[in-house]
Amino acid sequence: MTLSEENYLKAIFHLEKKSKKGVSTNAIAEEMETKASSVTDMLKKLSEKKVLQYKPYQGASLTKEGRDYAIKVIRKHRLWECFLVEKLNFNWDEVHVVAEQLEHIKSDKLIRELDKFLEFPKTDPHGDPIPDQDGNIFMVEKILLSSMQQNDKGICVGVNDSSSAFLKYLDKNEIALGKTIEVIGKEEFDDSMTILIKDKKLTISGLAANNLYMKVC
Amino acid sequence: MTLSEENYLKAIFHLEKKSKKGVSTNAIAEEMETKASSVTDMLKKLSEKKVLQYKPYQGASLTKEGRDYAIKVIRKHRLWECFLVEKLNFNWDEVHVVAEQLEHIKSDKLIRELDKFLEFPKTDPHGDPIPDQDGNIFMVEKILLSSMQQNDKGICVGVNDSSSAFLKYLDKNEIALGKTIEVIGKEEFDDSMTILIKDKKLTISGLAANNLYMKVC
DNA sequence: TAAAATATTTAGGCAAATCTAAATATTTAT
DNA sequence: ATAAATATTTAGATTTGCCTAAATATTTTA
Repeated sequence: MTLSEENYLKAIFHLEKKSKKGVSTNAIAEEMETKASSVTDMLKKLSEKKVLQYKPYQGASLTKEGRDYAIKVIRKHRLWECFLVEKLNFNWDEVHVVAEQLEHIKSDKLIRELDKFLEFPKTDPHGDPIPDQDGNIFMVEKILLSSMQQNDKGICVGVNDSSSAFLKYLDKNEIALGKTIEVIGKEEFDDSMTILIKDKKLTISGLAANNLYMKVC
Repeated sequence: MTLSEENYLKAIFHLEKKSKKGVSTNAIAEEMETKASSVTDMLKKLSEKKVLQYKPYQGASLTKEGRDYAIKVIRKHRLWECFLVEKLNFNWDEVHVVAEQLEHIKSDKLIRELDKFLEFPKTDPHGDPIPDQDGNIFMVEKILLSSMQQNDKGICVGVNDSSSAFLKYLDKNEIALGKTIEVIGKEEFDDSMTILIKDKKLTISGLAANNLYMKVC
């Protein structure tokens, strides 16, 4: 698989999770920041390679083979993100662009040994699960902070939005994975929430609360 | 720079060390395992990018800019080789192909932090010097084992041939970097040498002796 | 349900990096 | 010094992945 083909598989994998149906040409084009006509070309190619099914005008869906391949790329991406944060002092908002390159390195031994070196991490720096060697993805039970109620308590376990802007915002407010958060109040008017984190009171916007995943406890 | 352009710069850099003169189209074609006509195309492109000088029929020579770029790629290659051997349990005959991919990852921070993480290694697993941040390459004084005389003693510091076959041969005979070797005898007839390593006597071919670098002591 | 809006595909082209075959330049050897 | 051998370049194709513009299919809406 070429670099470009791998990126298509990854994009389609992510889109399939959201929609369940076949993934539309336009959706892929948007995700890949390319044109619909380019997507059509690629879908034909990938379908010939048996990694996805494609009928004109009916979108695409990965075959088992394609899904397995996509999961391998995602596994590599997330392991490299762990490596960058834990061993090379990267901040969690810096890792994505570099991991986008590293995920395409081809070497089974490399990724097996990297996993071992990192002591088999379960999640990446954003809280997303790392697929294991066999492609199993263990999802953690998690809900959005925005769906929690007054007096609920939880542990921060992931982010929905991995943009640098949001991650830096969390850093600034000392919100990090593993931290305990208690909901003190919710404002009907604008969905903002007041929370207790490290014994400090903090008010965050509805948008922020809608991008932070929590494990209730 | 594209992946292919980076590989051309690296190849030309290595060839320039050997010949001093402008590097010929054919020499590059052989090093890159491609056709001379492809090389001509690329030389024109690289010369427009000012990383080398090229006059038809007169070969190529890197500009300062091109040389600096090549050195950066080589620095990355060798640092990744160290990482693979020291942290991920790779053998020294397995690292090259993977480092060929890793050397093209673009991130200044990545390579700076990797260097720090590895505690600023001076040489890669084959004994080749790792260029520093500023592009300085500190060459170690070294000679070929084949040029040593009876009763000379030295420390094994590098290999000339990095092929998997040769490296496995060295492993099998327990010859490794850092080991002390004493020359017991040389055979005029076929240039084979008898050496003492770890108190064991060993006879190696002239070819092998011609691919092992030693520091006299 | 037919027209309008939207989505998708097709057709034709482009740039990068490669190739083969032919043309041209340089070097070597007699 | 000239013919033969070798090296290099040019010309013309090919593949991959992308593009724009036009054609066609599907969906929405009035």
